[in-house]
Amino acid sequence: MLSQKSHYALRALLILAGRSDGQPVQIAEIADAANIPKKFLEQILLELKKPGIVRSHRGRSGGYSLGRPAKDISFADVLRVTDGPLALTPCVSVMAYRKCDDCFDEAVCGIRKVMAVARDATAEVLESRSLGAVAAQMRRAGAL
Amino acid sequence: MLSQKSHYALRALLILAGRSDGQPVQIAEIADAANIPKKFLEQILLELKKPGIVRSHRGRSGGYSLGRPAKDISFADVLRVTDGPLALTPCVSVMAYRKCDDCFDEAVCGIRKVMAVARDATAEVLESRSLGAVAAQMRRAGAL
DNA sequence: TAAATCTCTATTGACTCTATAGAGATTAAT
DNA sequence: ATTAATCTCTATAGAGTCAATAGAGATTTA
Repeated sequence: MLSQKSHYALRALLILAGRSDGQPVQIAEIADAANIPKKFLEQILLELKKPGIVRSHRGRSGGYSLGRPAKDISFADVLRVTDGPLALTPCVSVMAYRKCDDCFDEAVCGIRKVMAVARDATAEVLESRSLGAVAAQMRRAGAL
Repeated sequence: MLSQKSHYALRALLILAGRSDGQPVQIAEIADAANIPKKFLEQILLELKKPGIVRSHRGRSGGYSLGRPAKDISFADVLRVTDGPLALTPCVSVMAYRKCDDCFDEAVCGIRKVMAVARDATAEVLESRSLGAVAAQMRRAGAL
């Protein structure tokens, strides 16, 4: 299951993606629009800033905007920041590979083979959906 | 990521699936073979017993065996017990549907639409891989 | 200079995860 | 019957994570 943090992150980013002008939006406004605790959202946006998913503008009339075009930010990009690897075991993670704690032999592990296929299936979906596409679709539906 | 509990559960069940005779295997033996803390494994097997994934035989010379043919127990069956729903949000869970805590309108939620596709992709993989098939493949590979 | 905003770190309470413990119930062998 | 081996059940504990809050600091604009 997604953490609350991931859920908040996606909601906040979809709001930014929905602003076609690309002008900075203040934390307070995002928090209000997406119904997210303001101080919690601050931390989340700060995390999303490190890998460049958002960009910040400090000082009076500052705020946050997307770090690159909304169509180039995938759900996978976001969830990797807020919830870690997409894979179900570290041994099949592409972006954050690690051996499982007590693995006897990765080459013959049947669990691993299944998890590898599951990871690819999940990643294929989450990599191919962008904030831009989803925001546009939501706008057409009257949400956003 | 899978919990340690899920990981242990799959390892233990693959050992049971690998015993072609279907005779009960004692907790201590499974724990030893799969390198799982014995008392922890007790709890896990007890949980797997409730939905009928394993069957227990009490008393002297007791033990555990699979509750139905290994080919009829999917990875999804197991993981739902030990880690809960496969879905990334409760609102797209097929087996354990629940509305997201602060959802404004499920019908137009763009996040939900993506998560629904992701769930189906993951489920398709995990439902289609059985303990029987994976145990057989591991046996051929020399593991198990 | 002042006000509005983002930045950074710390803290808290609740909860979950992993593991261990031990007394109880059941069964098979003797 | 008795004993020993096994599963059953509930409790507990320590570590860690999650969600949220707090407040002082840095930066920018008006």
